[in-house]
Amino acid sequence: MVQVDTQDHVQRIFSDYLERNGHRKTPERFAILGEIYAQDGHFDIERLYVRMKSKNYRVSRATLYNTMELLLDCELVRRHRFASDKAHFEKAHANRQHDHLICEQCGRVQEFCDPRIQQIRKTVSEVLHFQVQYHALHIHGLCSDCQNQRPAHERDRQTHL
Amino acid sequence: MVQVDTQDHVQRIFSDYLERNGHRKTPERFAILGEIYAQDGHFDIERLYVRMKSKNYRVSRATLYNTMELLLDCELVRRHRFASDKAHFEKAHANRQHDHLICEQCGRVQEFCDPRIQQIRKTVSEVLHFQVQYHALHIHGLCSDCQNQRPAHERDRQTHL
DNA sequence: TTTGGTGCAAACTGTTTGCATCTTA
DNA sequence: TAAGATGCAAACAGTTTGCACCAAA
Repeated sequence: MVQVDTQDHVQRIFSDYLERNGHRKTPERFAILGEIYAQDGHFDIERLYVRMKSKNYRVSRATLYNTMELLLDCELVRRHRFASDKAHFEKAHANRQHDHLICEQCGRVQEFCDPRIQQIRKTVSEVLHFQVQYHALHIHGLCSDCQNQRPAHERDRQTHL
Repeated sequence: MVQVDTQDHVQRIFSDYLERNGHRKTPERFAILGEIYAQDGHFDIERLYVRMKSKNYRVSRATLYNTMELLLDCELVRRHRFASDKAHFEKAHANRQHDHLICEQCGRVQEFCDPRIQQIRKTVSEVLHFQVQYHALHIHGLCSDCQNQRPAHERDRQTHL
């Protein structure tokens, strides 16, 4: 099963990372990673907290925030700040670099890739002598559903949020 | 004087906008706009609040937040969310669309333009049927100063922040 | 057994809201 | 003079921190 393989794989990556950096391997940390990789799409801390609570995990928000820092550091998750005040996260492993279309009407987030962004990064680093680490391209507008004016209640709202 | 011309011009745009939309022309609103256009670079609400207080304007944070909504709506300012939790703003009038390089070390924000971003917007709208309103491309990394490891205290910190 | 990690609650920060007062139209 | 806008302070939401307890190494 692909699902199990991915879980095994990321758990091992995380385990190695913790060991290499002298962090302890706590059950909470692995449970959080497991929960993140068991779901699809974007999430925020509160969502993750509620989901884990409802599954009777004993976790605190503080630990979630702490663990996200570790997962960001070993690149198993990515953090985004779209427009709202809160941070959004997504799985990073086996999930190629991509950018985001954000619908201003329904809040849906859609992923896309365009190779030209790579060329822009290259130019910036060569011409402006800026050492690129990562980028975020957010294109805001109306998704096809919202252009058609379909009333909000007929649609799945915020599939990725 | 260019400075005065710009001020006159944006004040007129704002005045027309307020009138057109049935909003009142209060001295606070024009003072805020004036203060924004009298300074360069990016700013956040707190910075603007402190600056206006120090000039003995009697403004509240609430009015600043309210007025920013109006200025965003008539496109005299743009709002950005880089990585930190707070919003940053910049003048939008007579300031061509551009993107941002954000230094992870010193927090400095540098502007740049690349025509290929326009092509990406076009492709997204044609191929994915997404009606683009605006975009934000943030490239994070190290600015040339920080690559050279110059200690932070030798540099101007956060010139644009 | 030591020290880093945890849960909880309190603190903090940026933003929004409620309300009495003021002021533009 | 009535609807909107204001300043202030309290409320709010997301995140961080302090601390006593717990458990990996």
